[in-house]
Amino acid sequence: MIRDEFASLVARALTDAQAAGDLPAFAAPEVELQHPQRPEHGDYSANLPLRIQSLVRMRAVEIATALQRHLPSHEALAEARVAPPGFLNLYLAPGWVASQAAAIARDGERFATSDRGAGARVQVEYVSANPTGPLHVGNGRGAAIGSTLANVLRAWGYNVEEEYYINDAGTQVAIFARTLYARYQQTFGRDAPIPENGYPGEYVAQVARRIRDEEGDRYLQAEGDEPDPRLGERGIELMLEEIRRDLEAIGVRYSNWYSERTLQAEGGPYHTVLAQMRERGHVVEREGAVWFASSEIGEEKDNVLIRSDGVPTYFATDIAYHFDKLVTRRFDRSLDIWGADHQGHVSRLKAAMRALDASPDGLDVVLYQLVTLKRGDRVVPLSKRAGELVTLADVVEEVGADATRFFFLLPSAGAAMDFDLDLAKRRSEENPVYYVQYAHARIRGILDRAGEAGLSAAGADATLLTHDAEQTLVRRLLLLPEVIETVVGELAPHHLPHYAQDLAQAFHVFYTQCRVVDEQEPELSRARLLLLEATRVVLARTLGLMSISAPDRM
RNA sequence: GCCCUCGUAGCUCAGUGGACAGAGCAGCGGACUUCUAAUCCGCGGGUCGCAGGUUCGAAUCCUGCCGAGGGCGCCA
Repeated sequence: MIRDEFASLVARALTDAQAAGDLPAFAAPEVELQHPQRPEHGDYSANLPLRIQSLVRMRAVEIATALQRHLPSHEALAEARVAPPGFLNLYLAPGWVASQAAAIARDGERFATSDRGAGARVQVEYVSANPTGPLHVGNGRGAAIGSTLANVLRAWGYNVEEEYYINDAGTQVAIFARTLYARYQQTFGRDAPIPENGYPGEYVAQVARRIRDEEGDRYLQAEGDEPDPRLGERGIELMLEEIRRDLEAIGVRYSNWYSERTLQAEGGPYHTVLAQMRERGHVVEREGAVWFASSEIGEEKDNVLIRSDGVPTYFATDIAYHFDKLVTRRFDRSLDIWGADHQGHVSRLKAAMRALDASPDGLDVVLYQLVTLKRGDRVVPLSKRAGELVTLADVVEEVGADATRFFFLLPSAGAAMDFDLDLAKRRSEENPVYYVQYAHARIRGILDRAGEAGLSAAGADATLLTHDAEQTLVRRLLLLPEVIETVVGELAPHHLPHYAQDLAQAFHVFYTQCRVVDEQEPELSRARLLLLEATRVVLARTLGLMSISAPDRM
């Protein structure tokens, strides 16, 4: 991308200036270019002179001038100017900018793809909510972040798999099964109370009714007997069916659903890992429980692996799960998207990977802060255990899948977010996502109109794109690769919806100022149609990376 | 008590070592005989939580304090 090419120009200017004796020899830091806020400061700006002025013992302006003198020429570079207190500002050549409209239109769907990932195998695991209830709003945020990162990594040449880890073992599942059995008995008129700590939500009763309707009383035991374990399993299946459907409704599809139970199978990862940890001396027994002696390898505390009742903890199975990813299944990277309530889990899981020599550097965790759902001023409780709850499906139904995803992606993962349903609903027509989608629909409309007028971009002369609005738009298009690189590097998908809005704005301004279909000016029309095609491609790609639709009309 | 994250315009949020701090929404005022007005143009709005420090330069880094959320050996 052009930023990298310009950066290497500056780096070469530096070494050339040193060779010529205009600058003293020293080990220079890597050249980083930024976009100045003000257009008069150019398209790219090098602050290298300011950063090295104390090393070189020259004034930054003098360093910048030396760099300017040795800067190699480049077809995309119009000029370089020295600006106080010591910036070297680079200006794109308008002719080159215009030519990029043709290049982008030609690249089409391949624009802003890269092979930098070099086929490295990355597994992105996200949502992975307990199958003991419907997905809530917080899960939706994880889904939007995880699936978008997966899309972006794929575009950057990584070999990506998306996985949902099913917590179908352990305490919560057992409680769910007991609750379900109580509800199931109630459908047959028995006075079966919901167990203490059980799930009070109405949805469990709905599952119970469905099972009764479809399978009758086959799971009914004699009064007072233990529930049939198959009932709980059936309930989990039905919950997973619902979860899968809710996720598909916002464009999320997994390559793999991984069951926690299979981890614990005879000879499975759980037993392998526990044996290895014992062998390596990382396990101690105390107070009837089995512990990971993590305090001996730099953690604050030891952590329980097997509870005194013999049941493995979530932590223990999660170690096995990640060992399975990184060692057995040989993923180069395991990228986990977790809610901030799992924050304390990160460092001890990495410690466990270290203890097992299981490439802890391959484990990345993106933590997203929790979502507060609001209706106006009223905070809506999200707890799965509260009786009343607003599910992800409810939100999607109210706001729509595209707007839901866009809203979830907008704030950075590290910032807690308020999701005001009333606001999202009331302003649905002024939603930023519609602003972006409308740009795409408008382009389609113009392309249709051009077709009717017998005009196309074939044989267009891109150099006619000299209008300010045209130049600004192409410059905006050229940013997508930089945005993607940032998203990949920082694992921060929120840059995409912000870019999408900037891009849409540049288009809407162009639309207002520049007439495209004009039979009096067929040459200019052709050039502008080319620009439209390039813009359409980039808009569609940006939306596609967020799994948001790019409509042809609105 | 300790640890993590956050605190930027009335609201929701970008910006995390550069040049005069930005967007959307909300408010006010304009623009449709012209490819979709779900649009565009203009105006007002900020002690960047507070106080120190580092730096040529701090919303950004460091320290302390205040506030919000989350976490802290047998929930997941």
